[in-house]
Amino acid sequence: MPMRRMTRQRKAVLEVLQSTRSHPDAAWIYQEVKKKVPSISLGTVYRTLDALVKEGRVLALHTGGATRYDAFTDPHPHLFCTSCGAVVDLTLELPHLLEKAQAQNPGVEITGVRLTFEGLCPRCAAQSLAS
Amino acid sequence: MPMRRMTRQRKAVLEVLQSTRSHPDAAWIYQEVKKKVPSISLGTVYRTLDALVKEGRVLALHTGGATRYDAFTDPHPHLFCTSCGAVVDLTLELPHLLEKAQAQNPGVEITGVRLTFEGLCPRCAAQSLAS
DNA sequence: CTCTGTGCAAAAGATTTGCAAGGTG
DNA sequence: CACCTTGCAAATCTTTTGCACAGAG
Repeated sequence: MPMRRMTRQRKAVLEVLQSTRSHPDAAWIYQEVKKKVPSISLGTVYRTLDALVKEGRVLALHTGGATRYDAFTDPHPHLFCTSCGAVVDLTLELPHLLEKAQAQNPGVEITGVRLTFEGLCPRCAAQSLAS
Repeated sequence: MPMRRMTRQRKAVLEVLQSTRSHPDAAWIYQEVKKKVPSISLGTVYRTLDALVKEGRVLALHTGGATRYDAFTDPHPHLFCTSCGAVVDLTLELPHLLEKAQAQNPGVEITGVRLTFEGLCPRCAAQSLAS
């Protein structure tokens, strides 16, 4: 069920998502979008996010808590901070992981990769050094 | 709050988890464990799984639906089947991803890696060829 | 005009938690 | 016997959904 009409709501969700690199969840996006479209409902935010994910314009990150969304879709690794819950982008040349995995696992059909690290984000890492 | 006492419940949960490679969720584990310990409650299953994860004896996999658990903890990639929801183990030599990511991202402190692929599991891939 | 998208509120699903009773070390 | 662990049920949190109305094309 991809969305076919460019509504005010949909444009606002996309803009909010493209304006941040904080990988927000639906509740945060909802609060932000309300500043532009006060009448929007949380249900619409969820429906819009689902549609954007299905269209491939947004990535859904499953962290264990609420799903977080990322409008930057070229493959790049993430770090989930085990201390504060932040999700931060990492830099790493991915050595053709998808192709290698496909070659070494005949029988399956791989369409996407997700590389995720766990640890401490810059802020929490600095704090843990200080203490 | 790691568990300190080896109760009947805890032993049963661990055994069920170690007896399968299907990466089950809490509800499935609950049904299986009830065969051995009929009085166990779902809440206890969750508490036990939490404790096992914190001890590092079990891995929690966040798929978007219910959390799935894996008692095989040496790092290996997973494939999430986008068609049937199965989680299957893949084979792939991980080229020191953690070390490389740590080297290229000073400031963060990386403690774990998670490599996940999306696509079709062997069964669903075969079906899609047939049709 | 038509049919998709929205708002609202209720529902569904997964996981957590308070409390009194039970069982391990 | 102390105190961790359990069972139960209620609570919480996140996400989904039914329905009547609104609005984009």
